[in-house]
Parts: sequence; structure tokens; C-alpha cells
Amino acid sequence: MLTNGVAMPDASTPALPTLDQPYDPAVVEPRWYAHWERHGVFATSDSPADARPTYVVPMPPPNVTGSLHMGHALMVTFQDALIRWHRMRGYNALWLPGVDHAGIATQTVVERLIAREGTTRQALGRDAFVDRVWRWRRETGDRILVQERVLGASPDWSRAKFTMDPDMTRAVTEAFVRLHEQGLMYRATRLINWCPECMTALSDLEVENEEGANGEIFEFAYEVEGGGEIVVATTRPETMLGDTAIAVHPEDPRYLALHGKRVRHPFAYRTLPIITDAILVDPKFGTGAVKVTPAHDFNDFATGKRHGLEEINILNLDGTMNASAGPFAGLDRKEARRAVKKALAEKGLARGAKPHVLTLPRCQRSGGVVEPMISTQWFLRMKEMAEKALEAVRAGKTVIVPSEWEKTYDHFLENIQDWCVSRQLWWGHPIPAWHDEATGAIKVARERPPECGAGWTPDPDVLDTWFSSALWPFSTLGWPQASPALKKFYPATDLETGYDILFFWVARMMMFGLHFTGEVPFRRVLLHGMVVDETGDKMSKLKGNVIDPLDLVYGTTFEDMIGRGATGASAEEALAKFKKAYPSAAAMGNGFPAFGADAVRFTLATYPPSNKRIALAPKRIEGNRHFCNKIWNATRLALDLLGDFAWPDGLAAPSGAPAQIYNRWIRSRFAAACAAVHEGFDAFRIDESAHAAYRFFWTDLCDWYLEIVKRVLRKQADGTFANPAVVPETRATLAYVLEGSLRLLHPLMPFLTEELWQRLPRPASRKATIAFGPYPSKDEESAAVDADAEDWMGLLKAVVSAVRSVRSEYDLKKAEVPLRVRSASPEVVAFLRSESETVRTLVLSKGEPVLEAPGGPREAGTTVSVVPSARGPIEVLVGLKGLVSADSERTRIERDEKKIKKDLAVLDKKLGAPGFVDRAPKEVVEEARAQRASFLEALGRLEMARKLVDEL
RNA sequence: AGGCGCGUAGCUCAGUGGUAGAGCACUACCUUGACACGGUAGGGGUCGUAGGUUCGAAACCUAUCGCGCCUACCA
Repeated sequence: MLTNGVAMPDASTPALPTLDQPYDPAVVEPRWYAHWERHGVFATSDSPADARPTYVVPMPPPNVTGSLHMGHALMVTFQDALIRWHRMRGYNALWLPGVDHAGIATQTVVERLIAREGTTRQALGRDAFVDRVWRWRRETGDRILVQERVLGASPDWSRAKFTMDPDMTRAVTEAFVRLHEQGLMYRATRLINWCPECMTALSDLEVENEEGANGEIFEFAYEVEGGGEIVVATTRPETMLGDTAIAVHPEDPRYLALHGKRVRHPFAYRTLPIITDAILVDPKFGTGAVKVTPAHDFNDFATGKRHGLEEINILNLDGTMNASAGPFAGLDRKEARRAVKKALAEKGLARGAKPHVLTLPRCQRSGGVVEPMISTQWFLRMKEMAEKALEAVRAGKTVIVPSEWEKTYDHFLENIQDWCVSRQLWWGHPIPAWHDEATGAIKVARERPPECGAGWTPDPDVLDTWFSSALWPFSTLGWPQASPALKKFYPATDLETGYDILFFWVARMMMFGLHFTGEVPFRRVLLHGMVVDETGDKMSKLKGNVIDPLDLVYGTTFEDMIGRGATGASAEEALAKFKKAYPSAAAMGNGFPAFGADAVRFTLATYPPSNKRIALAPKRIEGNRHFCNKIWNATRLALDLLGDFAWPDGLAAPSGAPAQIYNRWIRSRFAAACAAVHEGFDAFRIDESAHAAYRFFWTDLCDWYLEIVKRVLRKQADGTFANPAVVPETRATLAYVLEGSLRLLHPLMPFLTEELWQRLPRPASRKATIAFGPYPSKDEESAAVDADAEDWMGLLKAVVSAVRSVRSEYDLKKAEVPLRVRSASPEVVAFLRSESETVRTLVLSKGEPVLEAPGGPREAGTTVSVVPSARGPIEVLVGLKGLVSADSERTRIERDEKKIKKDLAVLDKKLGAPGFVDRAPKEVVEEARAQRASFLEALGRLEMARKLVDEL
């Protein structure tokens, strides 16, 4: 059934479902991606002749080693929504995808791989190893891009880049050389962060501080030459092997006598000066005496520079002690610590230890403890670039959303240190420098300079991965060439990403963009939060609370899910951990059903993007899966009701405004929903868009409108319409609003909306896919805003609800009841009379409701409810002969009275409050008075009704 | 130590000056020809605490408690 006009995806996709079957994302979702690609949905044009406005979002390139996680799903949800929204509105919308080469991570992965093959990076040699990495990348490296398609991501794949592509490398080389020519890139020997496990330097940002680590503070004594001792404290006793001074505060009276003296190093044949330094030493802390290790501590390094101290490096690059450690050489850091403490104790110099909570610097990648180490590296001077990046945001050239992040951005850039950009890795962009082995001379150039002969060797290091990422918004478009794409798509419009890489990526793109192109790289920065588990904890393998988005899309049993990640820990324990992290999932049974990408996306879209923590609640996905089902079924119903409706040629909307109140009303509601959805997208409040669309579809369209038009559009037993005159406008309205709703929802749930849209009657001007839009226009729809219709429908709904309350109260099940509605307003009477069929259907009344003025006699066995309204109270009388007792009716009326009295009390308090009438705005006072009058009137009616109860 | 954020219904979260909202969960009734992945009607909150501003505060200000993240420091 109903397959006419449905575009057929290619033969490899599952068979066309009929709408007779229940909604099943597993059938619907695989059908449309190829269709979109075939119709060039994702394609963008950089032709100067293309007059469309551009909208550009550079996609944060996921790590080549990664696989899809919830963060990616979130990113895809937001960015795809923005891209599709713009595309449907006629923008030349470029979402530029790519993959990052992830230096350390990738090198580690491939090293582990070849370790299983029985070899090592060193055994293979550099060229062979790099070849091996490329091979690995070809085999597995684009996995994540394939997974993004499952979510319906619609980037322009034809422009996809890998950060190690030759053109990316050219851009990196060009950038490096220019920075060097400008004197910003320099080589220096200083204290840097070194990861002994990765065997490379790190930038400050790549060091994560683990707070609250339990350590101890160990005190020991240095013997002072000429007698006495000075006690120092340390959390790292082994570094004493590199001590080259003891510092005290110049004004500390305890140590005045020691100024200028020297102490003996217990293990090395050297003596250390006692120096005075007011910067390093806080006399109130500890013993007031500080050991100084310039080669292994940032503060001590600075102190060493101030006092011209010797810098003794005691560590090898792999973290073991070197020859300077004397008897401790060869031990690793932990062993050395134990050995030094023991040796100090043996010499009688240990002075005790106490527990101490400290912050441990750890390598972001390996988790190993980072060592400050003196090393020669390439550095990039940041100060000037940072100032420009700060200025650009201050001047509003780039807007950060949400704006709270501006302070963080400012603070980072105001305190920025020079960037150590070289890494001692093999996988990455080579540093374009050559060294003369003989003289130590260095040349930086785009290509190996011809004058660099046999004695010159290329720089062995590669660049920090983030260096190439910082060029991303323009290197991907052809920079340094002035390519058409660069002209067309730079600067980008929105850069959307997680706040966690504001420093790593966003700030650096700002700096490089401004530096190399003279323009900001993007107009807005949209920052979203982190997906965490339902209890608010970060997702991590350790905690066992990681959810793979594909498990949500395809469904899985908990056993399968945990089995895959199990690393020896008992599966039972892992399951318990998981259920603790997701209480709502624990209640769902044995696993996740296949929610489908649409439901997962829609759910992620309902969280405010700017929430720092986005607590994933599987139950919410289930709820949105139900929403998908609702859309499916509503469309089925609508297709049935629309019959053979077709849009006349050239017509894309109903001609003329509808006359029926419900048609006017739903058009008005749709216009309001459109406005809200647009506003949400505009302000990066995608959650507001999603909620507005949800509420409109479910509440307005399904609960009220469809229930109303069922009666209008369904033929009676005799095969005719009850009121043929209203059928054409009602069908046109239904067709228009439903088709529009699907377009409205498409950026949030692309698959389902496409599947259903393909089956709906639609104007001839629509193209082969919903993805081409057009998107419902806020401005055009605004013509349908109809306060009058909303007002009257509000009244009708209130009357209906009142009757339904009575029905429910008296447990009427499906019995039809006589209905009488009384209002002193002839308008109200006339309106409800004209809609009496609608009311009858919605409340299941027996025969037509009787509409009349108040004051008439009451039949015995009738309940009375009073609906307060701006047009005076409306009495709703429901005939319940035999079912209603005086007591129950009295209780019911008294409860209604109580409710109104409560509201009245609030109003009275407000109106009686000193100053309210004088100082509050006139409208507010008027409204309160009108409401009060209406409540009083309603109360009067209820009181009369109560008095009549005994006549029942 | 500083910065930022959060604390609203059992749960996950909206709401930024005019009588507290949604989804899920809960209660009752309904298998009615779109949907029980549904419908209808309900119950449930002194909006962390204490002050203040205001005619009026969940919202603005101050303080305070709890939680989280980030930056810096930690001999």
C-alpha cells in the first residue's frame, strides 16, 4: 500500500516497508543514505557563479584511532541539525569532515600491533614503521566516518581530509617556515614536560593534573659545613640527587646564621650553597628550607636561573636514573625513591614522613607521570598571536556561545606560555629543518635546501598534532593557495565542538587563522558539554559506564555489551557497575532495544547543548523512540484521511486561509512551532527546537487536530462525508501541516522524516528528497498566526476537558452522556453550537450538545462544572441519570470550589498587597482584576450548583 | 588559592521578575477502525539554606552549604 511516488533507494537496501507494519528503525534507516548521496544532498559548490549564501561548519576531525562514542554522536547531532537546517533553507552548506592523525595515540596503537607481530618500531626502522602506520590507517582508519553515516551525518565527503594528506602537510610546512621566518618559531633548551612512557616532549595542555593523589611528604637533613644541619621536605626524595642548592627566605630568623654556608650532599662529591630567595620560599610552610632541583622542577628551574645554579639532569629519557645519580644510576623512578630514602635513613639523615595529598601531573595519552626535564625543543612564541585572538573576541568578530566561556578563553590566552611544538615521535608532520652535524647549524626551509649536503640531517622530530589541527579551517580549503574553496568558504560560520578542546583547538585555530589569513577562522564558536552517565559521572572504561552509540541504534543485550569490553573483571561485577551508572536502563530489562539513530539523535538534541554535563538517560531515548512511532502512526492515519488528495499543479500551500476554526488553529500552532524551532536553532538552543517540534506534533497535531479531523474526513456508513463542504480545506490543511511538520523535524530525525515524506502528497515543486527542503519558513508561516482561532479553540478545549473530567470521575467508560453547555455570552453559545459536532466527538456526548443561556431548569441527575473564561463562566452540565449521588456531586463541586478559591486567594493577596495596584504595570493589575472577577463569577455558579445538589 | 557551572516533582532536565513545567516513573479507567511504543483523567514540588532588592523572586544581589569541572600552586 501507499508506495506510489516513493523514491526507490538502490537495490542493496532493504525492501520498502509498508506503513501497515509497525515502525521499525532497522528497516527504515538503512534505506536513505545512498539516496541522499545519489542526489548530491551533501555536495557543496565553490563556484564563484553560485550565488547562494554559504554556511560552513568545520567538523572536528576525530582521532584516526578512535571509534564512535557518545561525544561524536552529540557532535553529529548538533552539527548535522545546523547543516541540514541551513541546507533546507537554500544555503550552500558545507560541513567539512576529516580525520586527525593523532600522533602519540596512533604511534602507540601501531607499536602495540607490531609488538604482537614480534617486532618493534626500532627494529623496523623509521621509514618502514611509518609505512606500517599508513597501512594500518588504510585498513581501519576510516571506521569512524562509516559510523557517522549510521547516524545520518551529512557532510560533504568529497572534501574530507586526513591531517597527514600531502596537501595538509604542505600547509603545515608552509606555516612552520613562515613562523620561523617571522622569528616566532625558535629552538631553545629549557625545562619541558616529558613523558617517559611516550618518550616525547608534551605541551602544557597535554599534561593532566590528577588531583587528590595520596603521597607523602618526606623530610631529611643536609649536614651544614662547619656543623649543624638543615632539614628540607620533599614529595619526591629521589630528586635530591639533582639538588644544587638549599634555599631559605632571606628574612627568616631561623636561618640567618646559615646564609652563605654550604651543605654536603650525602651521595655526591659536591657541596650545595644555601641561598636566600624570597620568591621560592614561603617561610611559613614546612621547615622553611627548600631543596632546589633546577633540572627537574619548574619553580626550581626559575630559581636556578636567578642564582646561576648548576642544572644537574639525573634522568634518562625513559625515566631511569642516569650516571649523575651516582650509585642509583639505572634504577627507575620508583625504585630510586625507595633506595634514596633507605640510604638517607642509613646515614641517619631521614627525619620522618607524613601523608600528603598532592596533584600528580600525568600524560594525557599514556597516563604516565610526567617529568619536568631539560631538553632542546622547538617553541612557538604565542604572546602576539594570543593578543590578536583575544582582541577578535572582544571586538565581536567571533562570538563565543555560550558567552560564559569567554572568561575562560580570555584567561587562557592572557596567561599563555610559549608552545612546545616538537614531539619525539615518528608519526606526524616532519619539522622542516635540517641540522649540520658538524657545526650544529640549522636551516629551516620548505624543502631540503640544496646547500645542505651529506653532513646535514633532517630534524628527527615531528610536530604536535594540534599544530596541524590549528590550521584546519583553512588548510582543508586549499591554503596556502588562494583556492576558490578558500575564497568561498573561509571564514567558516560556526565552529561547534566540546568545551574541553577550547584551549587545544579553538584558541589555537583563532590564533593561526588570524595570523595566517588575517581573518578570524569562524564567526561563532558553539560549545557543547560532555556526555556523562545517568548519575553524572564521566564515561570511562574504568568505571564501566561507557555506552557505544551504535548499541543504542542497533540494540544490544547487556551481556553482549559488557562481554566486549571485559578485561578479566567478572562480568557480573561489570554489569552491576553499568546498572548503577544507568538506573533507568537497569529498569529496562536485559538490554537496549534498537532505538534507531533518529531516536538517539532526537534525544541528544533535547538536552541543552551548553549544559556542562549531559547525563544520558536511556529512558529518554525510549520515550523519543515512542515519539518516532507516534509520527509513523500519525502519518498512516493522515494518509488514510487524505484519500486521493493531491496538490494542484504549481500550488505549494492551501489557497486562501481556511475557514474552519480547527484548521485556522492548527495553522496558527504550526506557525508558532516554526518560529520556536527557528529561534532555537538560531540561538544554539537545539533543545528548544526539539521540544517545540515535539509538543506541536504530539499535543496539538495528534491529540487535538487529528482527533477533530477524523470526524470531518472519514466517510459515514453511507459513503458520504458528513459535511462535504469543509473536506477540501481540511484535507489541504492536514496535508500542508503534516508535510511541513516532517520538514520541520528533518534536521533532528532525518531518516524517519524522509521515509514518511516520500509517501505524502506534496507539491510538485518539491525535489527528490526532503533534505533539499525547503525548510518551513518562519516568516511565511507567520501569516497564519491567528490569535482569534487560538482563543476560541482554547475555550473549546477547556469545555471538552471539563466534560472529560466528569466522565473520568464517574468512571463512565464509553457511555454516551447528554451534554448541556450554558453561557451568558451569545458569542460563546453561537461558537460552541457551530462546533457542536467537534465537541460531541471529543467528549462522546449523546446526541448534539445543547447550547443555551444560563438560568434554565436542571434535570435531575446532572453534574455541573464551571469553566472560567474571559467571556464569563461557562456551565457544563453532564447528564448522569442514576449514576450520580448527592454526596459525590457535593464533594466534586466542593473540590472545584477549593481549587478556584485557592487561585482566588493568591490573586487577592496580590491585589491587596501594599503598592501592587499603584506600582505594578497597568496590564498586570487589569489582568489580575479580570481574573478575579471571572473566578468570583465561577464560584457563584458553583455555589448555586451546590445548593441544588439535594434536588438530584 | 582562583575561575566557571550546577543544586527545581521519585529520576533526567526546561524555566531568568507577574499564581511552578516537560519527558520518564506513579494512580485510576479505557484494548474505541493511526498508535497500548496508545488515550483520558489524576496524584506529586515551602524551586539547597539564610538574608537583601522589589508592589511581586525559582529567577536579580549578598552570604552560606553541597556537588562537579577547569586553571594555578603544592618544599
